[in-house]
Amino acid sequence: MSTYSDNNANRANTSDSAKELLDAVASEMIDDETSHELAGVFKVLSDPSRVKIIYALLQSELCVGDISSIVGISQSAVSHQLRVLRDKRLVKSRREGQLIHYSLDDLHVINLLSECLEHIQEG
Amino acid sequence: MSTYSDNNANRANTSDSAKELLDAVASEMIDDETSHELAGVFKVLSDPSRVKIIYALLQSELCVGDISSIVGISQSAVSHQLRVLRDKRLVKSRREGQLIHYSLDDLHVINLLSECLEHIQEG
DNA sequence: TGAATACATGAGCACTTATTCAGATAACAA
DNA sequence: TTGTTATCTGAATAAGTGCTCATGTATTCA
Repeated sequence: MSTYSDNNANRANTSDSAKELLDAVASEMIDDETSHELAGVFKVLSDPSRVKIIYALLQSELCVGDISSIVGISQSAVSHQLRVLRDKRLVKSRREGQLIHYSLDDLHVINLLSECLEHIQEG
Repeated sequence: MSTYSDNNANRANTSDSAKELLDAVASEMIDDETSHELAGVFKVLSDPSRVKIIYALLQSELCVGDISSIVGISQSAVSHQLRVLRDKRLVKSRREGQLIHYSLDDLHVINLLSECLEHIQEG
């Protein structure tokens, strides 16, 4: 992929004020790492099954079998998704005999979910 | 895929209180449509290029060429992503001669972005 | 020990997606 | 008109994703 300075050559609006605007916006731009991290957080929330899992755990600590029955996907699928959520430190687990109880480990996600829920409910 | 009631059969914890908890959580559960809509919004934000585009437009209305140079991806790639954002009503366009200026059309997204940014910056 | 239960995991597959490439469309300028 | 610039679009492709299926692991109980 071409670099920023390369692309800067084939710009559209060539007036001086427009160049200044371009430079101003570019100087405030987030870097690759930040945009990747931001996208990464949103990606975890971009699947209906994971949204349901998080929404369920928002109400109570739950074991895998319960999550499976509540969310309506197979136990294996739940396990796979829980691993994704665990890797991203969104949920934590606690063993109790044969059962492994999962709960939310990141309360920021709650804000994101509720904010998005408001957005949707407004239409 | 099996239904909720099907899955309810192979539950783990069989005590009465646990069943009540399960029913309680299940009754508060979001439906398929809502979880899909929530995931859909997050999915739009789950790509670094789109995050950068939105972040750039957050500072100023911009034409496609400028977005391309600022974000650092090809003009064609920008066009494709802008269509995604247009379809989801996150950005709007305004033609001015040969240039097409894009700007944010959904201010809720700003809250989601800043909330997520706070989350990341805390570490 | 052996069976049953709860959960995790790897392979495979269908499906999605972000990009590139080539070409089309639209506005403008000569 | 012809050529140039800005943007869009469809096809192709490589990479990613969510699920199922089969199997493995860990704990409990008889």
